[in-house]
Amino acid sequence: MDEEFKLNSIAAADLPTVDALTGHEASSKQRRLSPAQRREDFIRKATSLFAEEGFDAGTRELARKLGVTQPLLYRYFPSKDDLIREVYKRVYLDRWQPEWDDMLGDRTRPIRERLQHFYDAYTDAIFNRDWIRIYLFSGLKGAAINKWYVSIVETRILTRIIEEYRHEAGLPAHEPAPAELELAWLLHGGIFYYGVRKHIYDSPVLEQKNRAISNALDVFLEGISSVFGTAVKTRSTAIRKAQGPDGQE
Amino acid sequence: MDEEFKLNSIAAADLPTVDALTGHEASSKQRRLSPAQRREDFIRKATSLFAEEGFDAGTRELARKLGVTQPLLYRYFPSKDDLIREVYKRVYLDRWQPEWDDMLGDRTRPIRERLQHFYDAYTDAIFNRDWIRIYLFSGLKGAAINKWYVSIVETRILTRIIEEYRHEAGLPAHEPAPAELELAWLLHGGIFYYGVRKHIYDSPVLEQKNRAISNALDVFLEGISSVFGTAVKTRSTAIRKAQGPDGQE
DNA sequence: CTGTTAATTTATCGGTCGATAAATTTAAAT
DNA sequence: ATTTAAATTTATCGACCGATAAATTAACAG
Repeated sequence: MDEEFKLNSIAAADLPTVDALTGHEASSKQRRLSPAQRREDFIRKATSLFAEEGFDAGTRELARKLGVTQPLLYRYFPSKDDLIREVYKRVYLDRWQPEWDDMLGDRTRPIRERLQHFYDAYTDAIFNRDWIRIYLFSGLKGAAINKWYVSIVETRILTRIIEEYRHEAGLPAHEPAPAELELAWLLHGGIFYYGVRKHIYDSPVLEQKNRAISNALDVFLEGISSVFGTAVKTRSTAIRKAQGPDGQE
Repeated sequence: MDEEFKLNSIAAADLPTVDALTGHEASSKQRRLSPAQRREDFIRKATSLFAEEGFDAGTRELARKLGVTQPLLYRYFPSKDDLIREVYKRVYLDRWQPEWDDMLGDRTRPIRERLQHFYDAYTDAIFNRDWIRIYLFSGLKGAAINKWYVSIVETRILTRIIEEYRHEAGLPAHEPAPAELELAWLLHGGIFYYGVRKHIYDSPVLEQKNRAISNALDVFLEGISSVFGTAVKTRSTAIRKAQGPDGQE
């Protein structure tokens, strides 16, 4: 637990491109790659391999997928654990968009709109097989970076949501109470579970992700407003009644 | 995928007790056990071992935890996969309480009360380290029984919740629409995620589980009632306002 | 006490794992 | 064309894996 993590330490756009740095061209018959490119390939393929089979997947299978031999891995990473750590960083750190922080706190827009915008973007970033499966595998392994990320979600997203809700509802500002945070976790976990069902259970989910989020936000905001005793404007009731919660009637 | 599963095929109470069947006593110095008892020990210890380390945990470590040698396992199970299948059955099948089905459908009680009662009991049964972790490990592995269980949750719990809600709200009865099911998944997943945070992420959660569920149900029922356009009686607003959502003010 | 059954252990096999060292081959520099 | 540096492969090690066969030993019946 003596490790330090930092969101977006390396932006995805800063990663070496396919034919970067040493002037290599993207020829498919190329036998030798630049160190940066080979390293990148290892990390990328390792991410998808570990996402499918877990971190116990073999280094020989990884090499086979790259069309190289297994010992080559050890010219780029001192050990398999070091490779895993690189995969962690790629998954956990490089997908967070700095603008999300501002997005949730932008009080010039109603909170309903901010939440929809944020969760649309956030789930676009994390609802894919690699991300969700690596996330759960690393959680089950007890990886430090997983616990760190959970705390980031709580402080950067959930605390924010409660604070912004209280502000828009005209409630006095204060550090969110544990039960309030727990309600934010209910929303967040409920939305997250959509991704779990889709990518872990391979179960059919409501096709229109945006609608699922929209309905979730309606229920959440209407629900807490009556629990907290103060209403917050959501979508107009007239529109909602007209199209119904599933947009099918 | 040609397997058939059946809930509660063997009730937990029917499992052989420590000193059952062959008249063995629970002496701690006992070297040889009855086959039924030894088999039971293997399954039990395998459940907790696999829950901690995943199904790649070694058979030698399992034997060591039981104080026996590794080849003994193969007198009781033809292969490690057969042992894993037994663990699956124990976790997935034997914890479902038949009365839960009736509980949700008992129209002599208000739905708020039924839901609270059900989720209190259901989470008592599944919110423990072994269950949740085996559940996720098997899901990540793509086990057939996991997909089967997800479909059971949808038909026996979520469909029921929507149907019962619509009935109590005076809405016309019909097969729940996909978006309605998705809202039930939001509630269910949100509650489930409480267990994930506690047992997978080892993250602190609101201590009083019942309060977390109660608040979740308040938000859900109030929320969908305004989304669906019809109110359903939850806890009295006076009480809610008096104690607040966290019971701390 | 003796004999028999079966629960358990000892010994071991072939395969795979992560990792290291040395030989080889490619690509660029001269 | 020759040299040189390094990307890659070949060969291999010791540890661990699931599984099998044979030897051992504990428990019970007579």
